[in-house]
Amino acid sequence: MTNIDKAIGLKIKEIRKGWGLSQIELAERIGVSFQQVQKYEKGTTRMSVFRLQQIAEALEVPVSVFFIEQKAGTPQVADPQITYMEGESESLPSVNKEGFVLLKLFRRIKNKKTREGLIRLLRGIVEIEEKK
Amino acid sequence: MTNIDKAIGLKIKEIRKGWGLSQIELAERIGVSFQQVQKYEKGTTRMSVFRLQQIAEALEVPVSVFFIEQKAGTPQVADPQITYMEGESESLPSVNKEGFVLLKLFRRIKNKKTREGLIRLLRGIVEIEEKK
DNA sequence: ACTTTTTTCTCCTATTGGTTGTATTTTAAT
DNA sequence: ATTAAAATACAACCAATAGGAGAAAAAAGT
Repeated sequence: MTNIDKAIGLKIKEIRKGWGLSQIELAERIGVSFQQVQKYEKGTTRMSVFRLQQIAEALEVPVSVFFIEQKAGTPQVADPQITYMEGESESLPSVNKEGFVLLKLFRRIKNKKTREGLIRLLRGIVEIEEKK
Repeated sequence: MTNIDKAIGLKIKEIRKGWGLSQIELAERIGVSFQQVQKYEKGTTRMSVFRLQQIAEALEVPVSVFFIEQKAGTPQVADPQITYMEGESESLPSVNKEGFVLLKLFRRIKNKKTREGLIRLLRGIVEIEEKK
């Protein structure tokens, strides 16, 4: 359902078959019914991180294999996976996003005096803006 | 309560604070109550993979950072918040603290043009400094 | 063909993820 | 020293769903 659960489910199935394990065998290893394993593989159920780790151990693979990162150059916002995620967000004030950018930049500045100066600058701006 | 949930919860907290975000702000980004965020960070609730991915996006880090095994004996001397930042950055704790101050000030600036201008300024500074 | 195993699909309910509320404590700003 | 914002804690509540039990197709042996 959640897209990521489907993707992970497919991966689980793939690895399980790679080991020549049946759903029943995997189910026994992680202590759930084989029907439940099906739901994991189909992605119809929201898997907990705990279970994912269990499965990773049962299949003897690092958990990270289930989270194959996208290519570095891919623009995040345009990513289809992110785009149609249900509900909420994306309506949050842009100040937050801007803040991220600012913070990243600021942390790259090596010169201490420069950083201190910038903070003083910001203080001044805030003071002016709020003073009237 | 599952150990892994606790470990992940701690990392969420670390990274969130690294961005200078409050629990409320993170909660809004992922569409849950701040009390629920608390549960995540404390590991009292079993987090779904879906949520973890949401949080990873909100904190702009790859999901895999939550599964990085760290040796028990290794003291976290280096600032944990910055360790997750992509790219090369100075890992001085002072920069972190300064960053928070800057971020807080930045968020108080109402004028959008001013904020944009500041970001451009920062970009310029970084460019000059790194150009060498 | 014919068991036997494996996988799929449909109901059902026990669990818990998630909310709301309140109250206390810490931290930070003025 | 005061005030405000953020974090921690706990309790009660409900809707969503994780997970199980059963029947039944598909696959795979034999």
